[in-house]
Parts: sequence; structure tokens; C-alpha cells
Amino acid sequence: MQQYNTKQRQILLEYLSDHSDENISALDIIAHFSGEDISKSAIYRNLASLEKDGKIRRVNIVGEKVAYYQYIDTKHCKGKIHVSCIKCGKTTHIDGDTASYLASRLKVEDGFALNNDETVLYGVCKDCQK
Amino acid sequence: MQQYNTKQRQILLEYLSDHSDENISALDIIAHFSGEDISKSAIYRNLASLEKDGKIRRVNIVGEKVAYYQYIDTKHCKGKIHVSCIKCGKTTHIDGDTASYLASRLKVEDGFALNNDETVLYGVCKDCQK
DNA sequence: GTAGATGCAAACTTTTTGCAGACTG
DNA sequence: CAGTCTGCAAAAAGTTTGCATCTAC
Repeated sequence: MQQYNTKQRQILLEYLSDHSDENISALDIIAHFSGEDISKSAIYRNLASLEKDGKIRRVNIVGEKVAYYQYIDTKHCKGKIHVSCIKCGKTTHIDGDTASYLASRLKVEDGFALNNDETVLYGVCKDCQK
Repeated sequence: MQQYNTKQRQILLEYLSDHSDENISALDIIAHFSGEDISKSAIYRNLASLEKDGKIRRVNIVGEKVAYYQYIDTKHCKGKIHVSCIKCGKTTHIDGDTASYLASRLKVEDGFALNNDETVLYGVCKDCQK
């Protein structure tokens, strides 16, 4: 089943890409577009399809029930393990060496195949520790 | 505000502890007890309170919208980084050396304070790779 | 005895769905 | 033109809440 590149899909992806350093929930998006440009159902349907396509990631913050969506910058983020601050939500990624080390340790010890794209390390970032 | 150790709270915690190697959702619990022993509202209220107390953890599986709850075995799991299989949901933890290494790398490179209890590494376990 | 918890049902919030019409390739 | 997607409104799914009653300490 092929995919059409509709105006709504573009708008949504662009919005997420413009806010890639924040955590955006489905409801944030609905509120932001409130009826114009893209409807509620189109938002949910496109979020699901973009997630399946690996264009965006759905994350959950500890202690909160709503899901947040993050744009995946293919150039910079694909295949990297992410690090997310549980206070401000800001997400970055760890360097390749650390990731490789971690992956090989898990492989050797438990035969576990680490999936970098799905893994998010949680903690408190430099700025939020003050 | 103190906390009473009610029958329902015990039942719920015991159920989660007996299923600590699976992912259990609130709805699974509701279905399992369906009206007997513990009501829907007591389930939700206790899940929230147990989570706040650090007795259980709420996790989200990639691609699924429902939240799962895991019993935290204080003796074995407290303070350890968890590893979870995205296929079967089975969760174990990584050894202390690997965790320490990871934490110190993040600390040195980004000033990031890793939180072991909140962090879950995702991938495919040995059994599910077959 | 009293603060806190429960059960029930009703309210709410968030997400999904059916369908007719509109758009993409 | 055929296959997809959209918007709308209605339905479903999941969670929270008010309140009278009950229980733990």
C-alpha cells in the first residue's frame, strides 16, 4: 500500500521537525492547529503512519500518561541512542563509541540485540541539575 | 498523609509481583479481577500510588498506546538499568559494571546524570531472535 | 474514632472509526 | 481514474472523580 504525500502530512511533519527539541503531544498538535489546516483525525492517522515509517518517535515521560512525539532527524539521529532529560524533556544522543560498547556488552553477556532507535536513556541534563 | 495497607493494595501488589516477568496493563488487571476482590477505581488509584512510592514502574512499549506496569523487586532490581525485549516484553537488568561505565561516560561528556531506575534499554532478547 | 480507602456509576479525556466527498499520482 | 486521504461527527477506549459507605490503625 503506497503512501500519498498529502498537504496535511507535510504540515504535520514540518511542525514536528520545527519543534524537534521539545516534547509534543497529540493534543498539543490538535490545539495548535485547532481545526485549521489539518483535522484531529488526520493528525492521529498521520502520527501513527509517520511513527510506523520511522519518521517520528513516540516517547513517554515517567509519571505522565500522555505520549509525546519527536521528529527523527535522519541525518543526525538515525541509529543513535537517545538521552532524554526527565525534567525538561530535551533529547540528545550519545556518541557512537559509548553506544557500540554498550551494544557489544549486552550481546556478549545476554545475547541481547540492542535496538538503538528505540532506546532512550533517562536522567537529568546539565542545565536542569542547577 | 499516611497510607493504609489495605487488602486491595496487597492483592494488587502481589499480582504484579507474581507476574514480574511480563508486561501487565491496567486493563489486564481489571479484566483479571473483573469486579471481584478489587474494583476498577481501586486498581487505578493503587497503581498510581504504588508507582509514586517506587514499588512498581510504568513503561511504554514502542508502537503500543497502553501503559504497562512492572513490579520493582527492591532486592534485585533497585538501582539497576533495565533491558526489555520489544517482542516478548521480558525484562532483566544489566550488570553493574556496564551501568557504571555508561553513567560515567554520560557524566563526563555531557554532564548528564543518568537515572538507572527510569532507564530501559530496548532490543530483542536471545530467545526472540530465533 | 477518624483519616484514608473502597465501590459504584457517571463524567471526562483521548483515540479510533465509518463514510461521503476531495485529493494525489 | 483508482487508490488514498480528509473532515466530520459519532463511538469507543481508557481513566478519573464524587460521594456514601466501609476499613485500617
